[in-house]
Amino acid sequence: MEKQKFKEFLLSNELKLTRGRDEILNEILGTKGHFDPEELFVKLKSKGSKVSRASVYRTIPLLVECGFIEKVEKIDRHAHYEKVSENQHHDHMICIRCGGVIEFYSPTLEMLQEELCHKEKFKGIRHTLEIFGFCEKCNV
Amino acid sequence: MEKQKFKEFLLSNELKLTRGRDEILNEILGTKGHFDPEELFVKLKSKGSKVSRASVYRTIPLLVECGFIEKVEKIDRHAHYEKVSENQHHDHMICIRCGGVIEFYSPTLEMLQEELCHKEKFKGIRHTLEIFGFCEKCNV
DNA sequence: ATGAAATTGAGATTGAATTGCAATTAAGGG
DNA sequence: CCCTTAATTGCAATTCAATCTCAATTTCAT
Repeated sequence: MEKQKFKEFLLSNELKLTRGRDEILNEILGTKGHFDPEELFVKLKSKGSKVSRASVYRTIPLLVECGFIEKVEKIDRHAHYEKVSENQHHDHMICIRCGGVIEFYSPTLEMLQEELCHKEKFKGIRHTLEIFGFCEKCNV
Repeated sequence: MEKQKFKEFLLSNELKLTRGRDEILNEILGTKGHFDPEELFVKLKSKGSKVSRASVYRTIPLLVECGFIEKVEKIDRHAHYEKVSENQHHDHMICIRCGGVIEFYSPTLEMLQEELCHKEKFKGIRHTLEIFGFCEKCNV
């Protein structure tokens, strides 16, 4: 279970599993799609949590490092994150008119990237591919 | 010549080619690699230009829209841009230890992306692929 | 239960980016 | 060239996401 993974991560880094961190993790696990720190903070507040904005901002990097979430394109001024889906990594097509996001996954693409890394003697860890353009509806 | 293209762009948008905009464009055209707005501002200042920071920030979006530069990954807190090379689009591998950037280009990758867009009925305009990991030197 | 160490919340602070506004400048027509 | 007008500028003030400070609190191994 995810919480176990988090616990172990915290333990091995001499960090503590506090009420706040637990609430934040739960909120993220129980949500689909993208979010930003402020959103997350407001949602937690509205559910009665007492976490502070500071703690939200402090916990997010831990969850990133731990592999639960990752940063996605900054569309507006602030950072966006999304939950790393249990099943599979994916990339994004982002409509520059309506802001809609299509998630896609291509094994061929992944393999090709690995080849490219190999060619450059680069040890790839993660990647982000974002294709900007018009979705079907918006492509007049 | 590039300046002509900029002039036409400004004209067709009822904008004026001012000394400041001209200096900014020149500075960018005469530079290789990435830059951020602050850097650009300082460099212009040091060369005797009188442009203000505000003008730098106001001009950058014009140059993006005009296709001279594009935004690249926000490594640190602020935005980074790079000149769109006359010859070819490329993607990046970014070393998470030393911050070094490898530029690469793969026609196969480009083609594959077009296929993927087609499959999703998405009209791709531009894309950004960033692979994070360790470069040869940093991969201990 | 106890104490050392990590963590928290609240508010202050940072710093990139944006904005309001009066003064300045570009550009087309005469 | 001068004039007009609309865009542009610089400056300072402002915004706002994100970070930091620090005393009070909480965690957790013992």
